[in-house]
Amino acid sequence: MANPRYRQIAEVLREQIESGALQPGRQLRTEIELRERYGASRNTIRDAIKWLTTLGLVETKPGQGTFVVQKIDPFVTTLTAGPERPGGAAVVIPGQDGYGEIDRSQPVQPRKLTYTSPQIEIQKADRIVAGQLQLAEGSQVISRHQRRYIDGTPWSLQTSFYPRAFAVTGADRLVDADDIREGTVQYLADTLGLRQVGYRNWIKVRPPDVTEASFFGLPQDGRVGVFEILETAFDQTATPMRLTVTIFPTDRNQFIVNAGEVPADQFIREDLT
Amino acid sequence: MANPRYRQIAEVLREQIESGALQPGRQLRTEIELRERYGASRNTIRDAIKWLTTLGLVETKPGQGTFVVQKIDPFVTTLTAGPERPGGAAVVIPGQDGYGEIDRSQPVQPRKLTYTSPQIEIQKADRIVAGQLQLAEGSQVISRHQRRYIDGTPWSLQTSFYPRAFAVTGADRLVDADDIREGTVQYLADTLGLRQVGYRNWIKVRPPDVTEASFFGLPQDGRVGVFEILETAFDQTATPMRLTVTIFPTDRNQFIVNAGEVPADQFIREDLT
DNA sequence: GGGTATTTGTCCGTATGTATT
DNA sequence: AAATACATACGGACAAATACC
Repeated sequence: MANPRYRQIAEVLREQIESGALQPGRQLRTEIELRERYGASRNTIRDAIKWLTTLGLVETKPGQGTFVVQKIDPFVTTLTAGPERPGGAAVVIPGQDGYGEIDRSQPVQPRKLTYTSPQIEIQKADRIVAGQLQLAEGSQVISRHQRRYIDGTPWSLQTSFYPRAFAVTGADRLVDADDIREGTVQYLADTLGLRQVGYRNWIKVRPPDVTEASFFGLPQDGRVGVFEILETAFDQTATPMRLTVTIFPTDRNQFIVNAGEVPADQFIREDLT
Repeated sequence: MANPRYRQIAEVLREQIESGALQPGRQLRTEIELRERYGASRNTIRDAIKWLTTLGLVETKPGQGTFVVQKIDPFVTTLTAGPERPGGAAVVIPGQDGYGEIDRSQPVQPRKLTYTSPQIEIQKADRIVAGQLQLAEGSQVISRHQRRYIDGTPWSLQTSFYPRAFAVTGADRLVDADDIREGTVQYLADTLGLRQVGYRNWIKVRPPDVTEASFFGLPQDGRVGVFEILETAFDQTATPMRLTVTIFPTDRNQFIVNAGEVPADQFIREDLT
């Protein structure tokens, strides 16, 4: 069985999709119809469709049918936007699939960033947090967690960690469940004299956990991964002052990293932080 | 059927794996044994195992059995290492899962980067290449493609594009199927006076195509994605001089991006470019 | 190299449950 | 309430890959 039946059928359907004969959003024939058309059992048809779903080409909806997936207009975030930039993402430009096929005929819609008010916890630092903040494992840290949306659609989950000491030596608003409107970078400079002079981003991709999959509306089967970005910020004494962990789904996010002298990106519209 | 049978069975197995009762690399019971143990049909057992596969917890090998996956010691690449840095990755530090659990008791093994000699083609620029190099679509470009390995295991696929004109105005070694030992950055500076003053990386994640899956040994079902990194390099006149597209599997690669002043990473061992 | 046992992969048919329209 | 479409579950048969003697 060099090429199993279900793969052959999937291949035919794949070509129809990629050739454009089946437009994104369009419904496929039902499993029963496909069974008759290809003379295979319904289970084999289902294997073919299941294969296409793992390839990310179609999605099935109980009671409705099977549909060609819509490509998502991606969010593009610049990770290098000056050392004083607040944690997390800096600039978001409208998607356009990242390949410069910008439609300049009509003005680009600015996107609207919203977020929940921070959820504050005092936690014991686990190995990861402790390692990045150069604290002893088990030290107390302040955790500030937010869910962030762009134009109402879930965009990212962000958690920032600070040494617990910060809140008892002058920066007590870190433990308030309110936004720090001037930005935590500015606030820590004002209260503790900590200037953020640089940061390091550590980028990895992994399958989402249950919370993440449900927040982002990802398929439960872990087919779509998430970026996990650890941003460690350093003060003027080269000591880590903050760790921010941000989660982005890979299916709707891209990142830009600039080094040296790079011409400004024409499409950048708005600083959303 | 709030919680289908196969998910319940998968859940039990998942707990055994994550609790450590089933060590990585260990073999699970055979489908027949599991069928008897859980009183389900073999197909239901198979559904449970398939679920664990999409979660990335186990892998099946025909004729052998089902095994708990081994975590791969990741490669970590720094994307920001000075404007003159040659295309692609700059520095690779040994894995340690990226969370600072470095074992300092024994010296870290330096890793060995090898690569195939470049495969040269003259191509017409597609929309993507033309857009990044600011050429007309269909212009001729030089394509230099390499497969790269670390310690013998497939690490990345890299293709660099240059305007065809470069090879007829002095940089003719660009079309030789030989390494340019001093590096193409240096070579283009020497021959054409083009100084690389900066570059922009565009990072996205997508499912691998067939070529990539087979080169990296990824499962054919697209469960493991690949990073696609477009690096556009600019010369002293802010004109794009090179586009390098590099593909890395997400299951064994992580990236670091530095901005501003960041303390040197203690674990960095070797510049592999 | 060949043969055999073991294990997963493919394919079929059927029945019933659940979600949506 | 009824019809439609996908989801789950069972049981059976044979194929293909691997390991071992």
